[in-house]
Amino acid sequence: MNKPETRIQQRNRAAIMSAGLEVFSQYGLRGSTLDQIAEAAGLSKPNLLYYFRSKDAIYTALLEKLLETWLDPLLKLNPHGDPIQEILGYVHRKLTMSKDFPRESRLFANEILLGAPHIAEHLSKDLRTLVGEKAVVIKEWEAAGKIAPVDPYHLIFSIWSTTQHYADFDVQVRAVLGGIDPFGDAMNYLDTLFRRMLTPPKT
Amino acid sequence: MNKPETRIQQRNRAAIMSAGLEVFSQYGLRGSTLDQIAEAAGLSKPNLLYYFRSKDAIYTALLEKLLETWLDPLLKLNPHGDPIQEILGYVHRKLTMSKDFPRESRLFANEILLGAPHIAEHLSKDLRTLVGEKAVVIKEWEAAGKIAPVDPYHLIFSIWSTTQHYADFDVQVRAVLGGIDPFGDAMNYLDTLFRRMLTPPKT
DNA sequence: TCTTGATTTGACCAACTGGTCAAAGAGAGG
DNA sequence: CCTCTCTTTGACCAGTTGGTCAAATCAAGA
Repeated sequence: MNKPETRIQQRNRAAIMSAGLEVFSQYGLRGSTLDQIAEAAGLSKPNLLYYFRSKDAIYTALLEKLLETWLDPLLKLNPHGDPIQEILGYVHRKLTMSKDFPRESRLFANEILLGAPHIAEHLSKDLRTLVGEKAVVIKEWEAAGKIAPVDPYHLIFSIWSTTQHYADFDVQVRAVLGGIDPFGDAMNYLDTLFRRMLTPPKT
Repeated sequence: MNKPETRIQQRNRAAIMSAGLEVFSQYGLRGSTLDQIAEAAGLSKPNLLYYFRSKDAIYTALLEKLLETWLDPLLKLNPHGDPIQEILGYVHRKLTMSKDFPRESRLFANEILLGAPHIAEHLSKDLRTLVGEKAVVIKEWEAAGKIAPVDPYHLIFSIWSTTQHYADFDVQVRAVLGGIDPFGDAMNYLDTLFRRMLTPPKT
């Protein structure tokens, strides 16, 4: 049943996804037009709709592909590693993603901001499960005295928010800082922030 | 030149601003229609445009009014108060705003996310100046040994991001937590986070 | 009550936009 | 060279939407 994709299909689908990311992340779903995406992809509008059923289909495909990438860093949190190094490593990976994939971050943020109508299910299933599992791990680390007492859910929220801030609010950050690139200092700051938060007090 | 506003003008302008906030914060600028706003305001579409030149004018008016409210908590950071209490108080005020004014927070976030085309000037002027001043204050606190060493700019960014997260990413937070109201625990968590970050090490 | 200016609206319009479709073009295997 | 399938597109359409306008309505002072 599943016919294999031809090379030309692969190329054009990829071009559309890429163009969609570029355009949607700049103008949002409603703010973007098929013409814009078509132009960015180097295709005609009807040609777009030959590969994707609708504008919404492009957007949804983009979001779903994005979700995997987005959950991956948290998935890599290793229960058997050194607790503080693991969490700081997670912070590091997330901040690096904000630096390297700001469009993805903004697309995601926009979707959540507007009530996440396209991925509500994903959030309350996959994401919730994953975070729940990692919360248990963190609580175990705490019980073992490896990290200071902490609410694992809000710890994760604060990692998400602080790291994604540098992608999502990039304009504001740069307006405040002037021309300086924020990421170097941000990495140092966040490392310190979470290190101080998690280092267990000396008994 | 400036004719005083009649009572009816005040009432209708206020109704439009309120309706605009409700609608824009839910659907974004491009995603909202004049008809939606008119309906929410209980006015006809041409009547809206009697009070505001255009859809964009409503949006801009909303943003500008919002900016004051938004900067206010930071403005209240008192250089002569107790450093840690002042900063924790700021965190507290910001989180309370996320709880009480989530629509305002989301409207603002959406604008920044899409490149802040309407308020770029505000950001690089007023906001930049204000943050710059407060950064000096924080650095002085640090020099006086009242707080642990910290990059004041990124400290402020992290306060913004962690607190606003609970308004802007509300759907996600609630999806992860299930039904529980996040704000109580969030307050405790953030208080701990920034307290541990800022408490100077014992010499 | 009358007058004047403020307020309200039904009808309308032009631009935009998502999506359709029939027909033309390309490519690969025979 | 032919044919069959995949790919591409120009022309088109209907619904939506921001915005206009002339006419109607209302409110308050004289």
